[in-house]
Amino acid sequence: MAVTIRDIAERTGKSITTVSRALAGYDDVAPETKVLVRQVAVELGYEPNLLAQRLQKQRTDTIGLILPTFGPRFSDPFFSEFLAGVGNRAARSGFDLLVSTQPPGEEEINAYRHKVQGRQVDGFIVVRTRRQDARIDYLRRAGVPFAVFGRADGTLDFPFVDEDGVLGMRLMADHLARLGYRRVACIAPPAELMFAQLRLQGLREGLAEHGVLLEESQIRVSDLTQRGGYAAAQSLLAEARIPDAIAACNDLMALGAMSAAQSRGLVVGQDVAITGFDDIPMAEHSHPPLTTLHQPIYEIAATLTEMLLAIIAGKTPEQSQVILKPHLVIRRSCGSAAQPAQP
Amino acid sequence: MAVTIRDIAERTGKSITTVSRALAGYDDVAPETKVLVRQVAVELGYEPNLLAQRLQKQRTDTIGLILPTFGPRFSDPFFSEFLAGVGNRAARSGFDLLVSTQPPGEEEINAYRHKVQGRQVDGFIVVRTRRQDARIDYLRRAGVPFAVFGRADGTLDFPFVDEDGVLGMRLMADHLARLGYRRVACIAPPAELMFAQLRLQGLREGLAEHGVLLEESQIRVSDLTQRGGYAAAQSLLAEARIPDAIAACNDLMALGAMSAAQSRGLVVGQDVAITGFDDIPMAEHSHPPLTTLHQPIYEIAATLTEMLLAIIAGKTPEQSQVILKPHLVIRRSCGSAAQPAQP
DNA sequence: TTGAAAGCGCTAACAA
DNA sequence: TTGTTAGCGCTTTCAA
Repeated sequence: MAVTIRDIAERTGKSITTVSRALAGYDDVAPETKVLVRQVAVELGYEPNLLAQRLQKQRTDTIGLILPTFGPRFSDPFFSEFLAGVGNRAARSGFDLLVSTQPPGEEEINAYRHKVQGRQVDGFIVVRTRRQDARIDYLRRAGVPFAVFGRADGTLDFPFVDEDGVLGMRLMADHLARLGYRRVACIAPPAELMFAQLRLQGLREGLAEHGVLLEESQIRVSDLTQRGGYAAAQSLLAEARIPDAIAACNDLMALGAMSAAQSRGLVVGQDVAITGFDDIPMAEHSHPPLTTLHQPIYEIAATLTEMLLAIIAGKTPEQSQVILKPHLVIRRSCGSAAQPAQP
Repeated sequence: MAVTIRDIAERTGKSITTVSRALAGYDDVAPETKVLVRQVAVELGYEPNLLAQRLQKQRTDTIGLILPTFGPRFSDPFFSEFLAGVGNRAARSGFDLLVSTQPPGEEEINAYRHKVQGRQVDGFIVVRTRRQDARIDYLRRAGVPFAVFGRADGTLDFPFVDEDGVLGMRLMADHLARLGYRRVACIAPPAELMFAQLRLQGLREGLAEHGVLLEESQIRVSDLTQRGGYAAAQSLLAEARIPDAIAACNDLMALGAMSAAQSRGLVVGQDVAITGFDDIPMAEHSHPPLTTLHQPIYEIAATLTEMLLAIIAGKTPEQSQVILKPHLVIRRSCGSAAQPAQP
């Protein structure tokens, strides 16, 4: 069976305490003992039983990430990159990453509770915030360390990283308006998502500065997927007067919208401009390439993890409330780079 | 602090043994005791300490998934869907999912070793097999339960699910050849990946049946990303005589290849056919939509997890070596649905 | 039907 | 510098 500290103790003729301390690197152990113990440990192929270690230390060295998924299946390039960012940063500090998926709702909070009370994690990374976010309320109340990607309504007394969605969409609106687009539509995420709120506001304000009104009738709510973006765009394009630009609130929906426009025989970037938000790898390789706002997902994930790790360690994170400025990536789907603007 | 079994014992006046058994549902506990204990447990908000439970039971109720990533960052829709499949199926049986990312190599096996010896997981799901797969060798030798997505060279004495890559690419080759394509190129994954081998073989054989030779000079090896597919296609299309069809071995590379063709002013499906493999959601919404081979990733992941769970439980899985037949999804990138074939 | 006691593998006060 | 001892929170013989 597995090698334990006790085996090393027997083999070296020392006590398990001494072995434990030698392995942990305490300096109240004779150097030669330390060497001996370590050598035997290697010989025997010893690996500490983390379960036992954690039970004793009352820490789990694990961080939790519960992905809010709408359907049972999901395929979001955003999350895979985010995951890598969290996982790699965590691993660098010897932390494990416990991942699960759970649709928003009652069960979701139970999943958090369960992991907290079952002492499976030391803290959480929370993603895709809702305006009223029960996860944040719960974690705050329970005193569990956590760091959040996104903000929420109410008091911002928790550590977070967020992109400046208002600014981002203002930049986009400005760009679109300068190109001459006047009849602008929007494919927005469900209103309960915090970033829906912010991005929509940014778009509205940005257009307003150019005297352009974002009409309510030109807003379609969709579920962040290509399929959803496709349906939303179809609905927009089935109207008598179609928009001359569609600003989608994420890339996946924008890509779906492009597909819808093309299925109707429209040339994207010429008959209709379409823009996204996120700059996923696909944005660069779509046809035409997608004008969008870049977010450094991997870095955001790593930063959040670093914050969380600091909090778990009882330290104050160097930075605990970060708002990043997304930058505009102009490609061809808005018609600017290749063709002259549509008046 | 956290509520323990001891608190319940004190509150009910019973011993911790009795409480433990009442909670576990043993039937050598008086019904009224059972009721009382459970009621108090709920009142106090008791949740078992999984660490303690697991240490005692010598099981972790956790399965491990180490994603082989090439760069530090990765964004693969394939993995996010796979992850959801594993996570959901695992959760349904009360299992946790421990995820990490690790580029193939020395460190990778250490990561496996570490999790096994540290008793962090009861078994692994292994993805994206290599022809000589050190992970499989290790797990087999160590006697750790595991289930694999993909096959490997050598003895297939382990449980796996795989798609029939040979058949898949034969179908594709057949389709392409029937459409009249004769100068077919291929964007292949690194040769050490098992599926590269199989898919390439399928393409070669399928074309051969129509008397078409897949020339070595028409094969480009790439890294499974859009960017890689883009570069590979650029190289293919920079030749004096360009291929009339490019079969990429996955969708991401196919999408990158489409982008490359389009950047050179070629019309995909007309000037050049491009096909993929996987049928990721994006395949349906690209422009033109991508002809590809469908794989039910989510179901594969769930099936694999089920197998693994059975093995961990000491049972024999109902099915332990599954080879699925991918089916051809004909869209427009090969020029068949919309335009007449190119002679 | 219940409880005392041992122990899962480890750490850490405390004493020697 | 080392060892004894007492847990971390739980399950499970074994005896009552």
